[in-house]
Amino acid sequence: MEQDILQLDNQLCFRLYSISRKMTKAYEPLLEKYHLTYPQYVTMLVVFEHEKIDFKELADRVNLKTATMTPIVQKLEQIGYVRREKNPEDNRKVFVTLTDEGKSLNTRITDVPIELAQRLQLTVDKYATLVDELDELDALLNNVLQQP
Amino acid sequence: MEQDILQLDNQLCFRLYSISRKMTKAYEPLLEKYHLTYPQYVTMLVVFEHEKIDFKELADRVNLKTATMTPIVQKLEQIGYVRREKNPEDNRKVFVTLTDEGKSLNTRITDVPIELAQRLQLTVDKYATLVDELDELDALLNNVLQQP
DNA sequence: AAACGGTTATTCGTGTACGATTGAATTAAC
DNA sequence: GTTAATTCAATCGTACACGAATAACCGTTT
Repeated sequence: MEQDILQLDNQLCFRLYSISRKMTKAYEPLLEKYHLTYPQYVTMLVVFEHEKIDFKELADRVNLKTATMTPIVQKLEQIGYVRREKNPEDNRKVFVTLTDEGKSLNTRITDVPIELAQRLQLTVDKYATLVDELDELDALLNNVLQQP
Repeated sequence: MEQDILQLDNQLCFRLYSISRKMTKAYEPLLEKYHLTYPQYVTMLVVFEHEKIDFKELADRVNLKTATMTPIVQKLEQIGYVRREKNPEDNRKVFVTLTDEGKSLNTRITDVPIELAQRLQLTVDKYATLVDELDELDALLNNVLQQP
């Protein structure tokens, strides 16, 4: 009886852990032609929304530590989608901006979420429900993570 | 209009990506006293269910490639929770079994999911709903991943 | 029995992911 | 106006995560 709570099949966390990786894997073939990984793709989505964004703010938005974001942005710069420039008003800070190549990507890459939605065959209704439920879970998790 | 589908806030995948990591982080302080990481914890949950399990079957059950599972099981062996032994009937295969220390862990570690549920404050109803919906999404994802 | 095709666990290379530390730069305190 | 505390991005060490390659092994076919 008591052991049931240790059954893998009963674990919400494992579903999230597993599904998250499957989702990343589902994006992989679609992102291939843009030479992007999923974390790099998500980072680009945030850069698209800003045109010029603080490196720190970018990391916060993607919920990654700067230690993780540093190599991601460096790779995106190497590919040619973004530029890193020092903030003249505060030499500790770094701006991230789109290159022309990055702006071009912005218009072209819309096919990725469209194609994935097509493949996933999730109804608009279920999609919305899941988003809402996950947002509630996210709020609860933020409470848990607040206190040590 | 068309750009809305690139908005991070509209992405189901990003919620899963982000929440999955937060969930792992929420487990961290609870697993600390057992010297386990979250992937190691999940692996132990499967070993608990079997007493003796094929290495390959273990990796499949946790949805990890053997290349990922190898160092995880090696670490668990080093800690002292499991033993790796060759299958005498097939020298390519490896069995994973619980040590006495591992069996002791099985009875003690039930406090982890209990304490997390306590902290999360998710109602039984919402928990069940989320599990069902995630299982549906999982099935759809399996279809997507089947075809290249 | 030698060769072949398939399976298995490991190794390797690349890319996250993060805590801790570092070094540079800004701000606050006195 | 120097010291102290804080902030920032990068670096380091550890731990996943996986594709590809590898080496050992198995069953089968010739």
